[in-house]
Amino acid sequence: MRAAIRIGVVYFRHLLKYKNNTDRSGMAEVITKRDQDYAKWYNDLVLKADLAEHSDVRGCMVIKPHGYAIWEKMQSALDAMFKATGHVNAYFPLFIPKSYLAKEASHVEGFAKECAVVTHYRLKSDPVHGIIVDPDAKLEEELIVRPTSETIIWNTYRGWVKSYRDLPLLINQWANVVRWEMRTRLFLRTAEFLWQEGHTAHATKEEAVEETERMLDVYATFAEEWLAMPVIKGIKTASERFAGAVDTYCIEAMMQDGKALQAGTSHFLGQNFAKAFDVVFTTKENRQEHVWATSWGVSTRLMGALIMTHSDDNGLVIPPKLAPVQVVVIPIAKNEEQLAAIRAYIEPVLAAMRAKGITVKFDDDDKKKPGWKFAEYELKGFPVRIAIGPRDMENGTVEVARRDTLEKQVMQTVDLAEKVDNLLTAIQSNLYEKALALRERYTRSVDGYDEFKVAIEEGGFIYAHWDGTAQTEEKVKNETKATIRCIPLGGTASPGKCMVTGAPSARRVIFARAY
RNA sequence: CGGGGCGUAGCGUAGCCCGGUAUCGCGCCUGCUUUGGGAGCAGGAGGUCGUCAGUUCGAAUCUGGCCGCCCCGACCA
Repeated sequence: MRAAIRIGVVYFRHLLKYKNNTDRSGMAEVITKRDQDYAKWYNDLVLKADLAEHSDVRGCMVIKPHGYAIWEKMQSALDAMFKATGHVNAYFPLFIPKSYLAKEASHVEGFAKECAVVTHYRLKSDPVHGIIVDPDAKLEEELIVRPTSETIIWNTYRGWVKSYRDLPLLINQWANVVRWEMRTRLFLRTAEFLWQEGHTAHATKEEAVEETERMLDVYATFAEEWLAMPVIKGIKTASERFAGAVDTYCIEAMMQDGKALQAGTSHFLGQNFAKAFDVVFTTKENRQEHVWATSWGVSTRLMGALIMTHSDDNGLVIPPKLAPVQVVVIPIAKNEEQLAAIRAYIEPVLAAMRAKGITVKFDDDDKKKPGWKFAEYELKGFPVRIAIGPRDMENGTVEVARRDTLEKQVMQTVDLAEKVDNLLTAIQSNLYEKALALRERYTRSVDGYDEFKVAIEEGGFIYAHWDGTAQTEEKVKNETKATIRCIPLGGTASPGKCMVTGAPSARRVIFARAY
């Protein structure tokens, strides 16, 4: 990988597929090829597809309109799914008193190293430095910028929960959080990120576990049906568990480079936070009991997952269900009259598409040329492009190009809305199938540790037996950089022997190198 | 926090070793011709060379400090 970086960037133009004689080295919009340097490809793509850029604040990004529009689609789909499962939204403060964070021992231990802390509340002008933090404005108790909200929320829930009649409490919040990461990557790991965090309180352990699993299912369904990204549901090992949780469930996805990405987590928190914050309720039988808790979240990291699951060397590929605009229509006109004719020609089709709920953009911007638009929309991942020129008007046709396969075909305008609707559905499922095929191609079972070491170099998911100890997990991580992504749920558990120690193992777990 | 790389116009860069105020491409502006895969020609605008100090008649170039960013690792969603 390092060698690849030193080779430098070999510029490419996807147009070379069609015109192979032009020197494109001077073109502005270029991205590195995946097989040349995957990390650089990812970075180029985020920037060139106009999804986000680095801000002047280290580790923080600016999410640009195109990227934010995709995030908004994710939000609205997820939000509807949360509401459908009985949850409501609320909002809790950005700042958390330091003392709250300290109340749950393993929680604070997990987050302490990456907290931003507010110590003062005022600035003042200074003859030498212009403006300084006013030393007289020191906060009595420092405030932590939330890295997650369990503590402030559970402190609040104490006042809300008195009786079994107040339960369950099913609340979600959309928010930003800050984790002072040492190393950041656009969308995948930023110091500030956007997410949702659900926090629920239940009367019984069974109910809380059920909730934890229900939300994991919601995430899995969202990932597969909207992101078109196959995921594996599983449980984290103790070392990968959320700080403060009894059990952490996750969905794991495989990126095109064979690395794993945790795409969502759902935690069964037991009574840990209820005990730390003294959240007690009276049962039907008039007993005082601590409530049972869950929390679950997905973040703007899903943007990274989306990019690395579907996109190619030509740019972004967005599944139709998450595309801000599903169909872009590009007129090819020599003059104003021709443009007007095209507009009249296609208007009924646009109306029919919109009536079907398809989002369409008719790009009649005459300051950009058709060829430029083709390349631009391809780079930005619009699922379907329709081009219309004089020839089409003569023939009653349009040219339809699909982003996922780059195939173009001429279609009659008759029933075009219907055909495009079907095409969008086909693209959505094709993307899922392609991603699933990739995952299957790079998934295998191994039994011996030597065999494992070879396999892990080739990437992908490796199913292997593990003796259940943290020591073995640690050893594998140190020697191969692979971690246990999860203990998969469901399927049949066939016992065996740990590939490292030979000790008995109840079932295979998934090892991979991960983001 | 370690290792590597880099800061020159909006973007990407040349120049640096061998000091003489800056190269080229893209983009931008104007005009004409163009428009079915990032158009062509002509003209034009745009730079305190990251920052501070030093050496020098003279610094993008040499010396030292500082700041910032990117990539790789440790940590993590």
